[in-house]
Amino acid sequence: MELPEVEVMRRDLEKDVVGRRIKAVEVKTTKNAMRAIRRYAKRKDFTSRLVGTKISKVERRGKYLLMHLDSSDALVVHFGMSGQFQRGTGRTPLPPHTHVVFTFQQGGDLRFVDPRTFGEMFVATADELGKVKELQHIAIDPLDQVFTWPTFQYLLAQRAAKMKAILMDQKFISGLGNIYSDEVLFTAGLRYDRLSDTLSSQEVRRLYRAIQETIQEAIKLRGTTLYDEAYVDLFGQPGEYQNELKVYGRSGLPCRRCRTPVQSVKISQRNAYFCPQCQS
DNA sequence: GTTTAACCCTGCACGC
DNA sequence: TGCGTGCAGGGTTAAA
Repeated sequence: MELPEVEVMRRDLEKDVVGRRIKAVEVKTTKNAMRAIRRYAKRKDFTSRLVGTKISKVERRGKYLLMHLDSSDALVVHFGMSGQFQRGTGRTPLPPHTHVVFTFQQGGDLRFVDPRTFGEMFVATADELGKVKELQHIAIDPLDQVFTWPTFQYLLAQRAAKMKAILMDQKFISGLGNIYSDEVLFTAGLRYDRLSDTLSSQEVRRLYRAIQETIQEAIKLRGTTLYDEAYVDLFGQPGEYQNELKVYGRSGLPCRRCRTPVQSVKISQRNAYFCPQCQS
């Protein structure tokens, strides 16, 4: 799950669970459920800080979600590759790989489901949030007002890394992952292996605009759902941005702009998709 | 400083 | 049909 999907989830939670009070928290006893709350040796240390609190606000930092509670604690969530929140009722059966269930006093529940168990959640006091190591390194957010193109140009010039890697680096810019970094680079007309300190002002502006447009459009279309059982929203509905993808996952298929077959290369253990004609 | 490989998991598509 | 292999939206760490 990348920035657009986390942001769609944040907005859904803001509408649907803010104001609800947590009546009970159940952490399953499986090994994988314990992985989800891995920093708690005792499940009770996790649940006791949540039971009885009301969710007051939902914030996003990069790919992290912060659910603020009226106890002045916050539940910090990272979805990893396959984590998701699902709304349910006592009647709806729990999906496979449900690790944690939050039951609300007003009825209904919230499930944390994560087959590949790379997701994680923990509780921190609101004051501590700036010191938590997972959140400390999170770089500038593309939706933040302080993300301007001159700032971006300055940051790019400080580094000499391949564009694909630097866009995915959460310490450099937060929220982009494997899908959106490829889409952004295609839209900007830049190859994955261009070095960050070789971009002209014009290229930086193109890249800046591509990031903004891609992220905004993906949020508007409620994220990218690549295949069945991939990302779905809080209510189980798929997104639609997969229909807009220009290069990601399109290896061998004609470029939507120039018909040249899209290529893919392995770079740092991930696939990068690009059009050899449109990107340079 | 930057890049690579290995690792953490499960599920699925694919080739034999 | 069954089985092994590789790959998947993330991130950390150590080592080159």
